[in-house]
Amino acid sequence: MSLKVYNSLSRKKEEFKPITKGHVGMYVCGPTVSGESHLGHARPYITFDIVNRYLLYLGYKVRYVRNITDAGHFEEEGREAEDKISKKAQLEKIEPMELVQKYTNLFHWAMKEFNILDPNIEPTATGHIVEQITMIEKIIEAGYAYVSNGSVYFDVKKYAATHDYGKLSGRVIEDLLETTRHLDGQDEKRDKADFALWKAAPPQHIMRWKSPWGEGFPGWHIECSAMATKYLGVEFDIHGGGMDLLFPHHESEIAQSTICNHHTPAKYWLHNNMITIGGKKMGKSYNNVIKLTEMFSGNHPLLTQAFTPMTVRFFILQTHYRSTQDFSSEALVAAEKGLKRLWEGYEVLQKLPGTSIRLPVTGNRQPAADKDLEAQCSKLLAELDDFMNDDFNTAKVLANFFEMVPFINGIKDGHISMDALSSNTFQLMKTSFKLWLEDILGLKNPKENNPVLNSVMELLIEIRKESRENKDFATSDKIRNQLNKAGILLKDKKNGNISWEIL
RNA sequence: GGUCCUGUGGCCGAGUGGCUAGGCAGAGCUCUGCAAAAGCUUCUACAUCGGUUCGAAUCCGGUCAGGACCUCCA
Repeated sequence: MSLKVYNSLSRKKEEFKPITKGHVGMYVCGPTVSGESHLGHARPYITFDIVNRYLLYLGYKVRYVRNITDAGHFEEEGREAEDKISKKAQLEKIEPMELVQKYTNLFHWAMKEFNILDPNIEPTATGHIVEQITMIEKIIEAGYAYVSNGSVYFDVKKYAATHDYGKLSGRVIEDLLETTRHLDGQDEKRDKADFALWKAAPPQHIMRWKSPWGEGFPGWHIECSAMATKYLGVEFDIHGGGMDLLFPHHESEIAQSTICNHHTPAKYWLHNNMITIGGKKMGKSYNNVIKLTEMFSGNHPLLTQAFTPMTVRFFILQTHYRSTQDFSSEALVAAEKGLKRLWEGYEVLQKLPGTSIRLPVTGNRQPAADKDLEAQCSKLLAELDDFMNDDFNTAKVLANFFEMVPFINGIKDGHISMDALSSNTFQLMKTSFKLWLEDILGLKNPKENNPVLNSVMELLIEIRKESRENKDFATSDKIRNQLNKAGILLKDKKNGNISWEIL
């Protein structure tokens, strides 16, 4: 089974065929660094990290471009034609680029915490003003944009006459032309559906660039088109982003690029669904966001505790990327426990010695039940590729791994014979856990490893072991209780071993 | 108002015509100096009404409920 992806353009799953054999070009709309990233932002970056990792696993050479939006194109914020970044900068009395740097750093920190692979190119909007201006000029030359009071608008009506404006979002052009809303700069436009390619900057606007039409700043959609074209060409494989960007952002990108480059920019449009909270989309406008720093610190009224980046990553992977995913502290707690159980199974597996009897397995050595186990295991392992090939179904992949955990524990506890699995299957299971959990799903050990603490704990555990052997329970209980107060949990295993974890 | 999507057991969530999803919680058991942890086993589903079919959570239609986009948004 080959890779199938759901293409928002056709609204169905399509077989993935790269434009250039062996290579994939992917563009994903990155963050707007005018503020701190929140939980909702984590989803697209984790989703497309999975896409990236899986394509790499399939052997493609991937060029993954994810931009940083650091230029103003946020017109009509609060009915004022003002750029969000410069507005906030004035409030905080710092340079806009200082603010941009601060939030970019925070974003990069979060990406690292989530174990997200770096994109190959991370272009910034401010670094590509020239490309954007060039593109706008081409669109004007082609006759699909017009200048009005120092701003440039895309002529949607003209475009729609010969092209399908709405092919991606399903929007009907007639409806768009009848919009009744009153927006700033509306009178500059020929039609209400027209969107800005370039906006003239009012005098107080800090972020501004010279252009053939006067000083101003680029419109909302042009940056992605310009940067995608520059680094991936006029036609590339995948364009990703959140579903809320379908219209008008991606629809407009298609229109601009089609006029400028005579190509529909991307072959496959992939969109992740939203994270909701109490059934409502998490977003700035709803004032219900939980910032990532708050997630990781637990410092938010809706959080009962702090959650690690890996818990959040795992939580997101448990849901298919095109479904909405409802956030609650309870759901995160469940994810945390699930990940722990899965990871412990993985660690136990890596320590198991493997089948002792190498073969040749004479037919009757294994009882019938073990043949079932062998078959079950092989099936669970073989299905992994199919699940991912089916539009990246990480939830099913995880479910299969969970189903293998009891087998591992069974072998560890001796319920299941070490020889129940063939050497081949056992080894495959070992390598599959690592390959899938770590490399493809990008999960990491949820526990921190601190070598100093490790050696201290080793000592304490040694002392406690001795006291238990001597039936000096006062000492052993003291160690256990004091550690518990300090936030460390000791677990007595039945073989006399003791393990520990930080609560 | 227009376009589109969703409704699964206490919670989260896979699943598109017949086959146990999975996780968390609950219950029982095992282990144990005590405890915790862990492991094993296990109960509770498919919004509602009608239709198609030998058979539907899964397809079709109605109803109800919720949501997204149409404005900055991941």
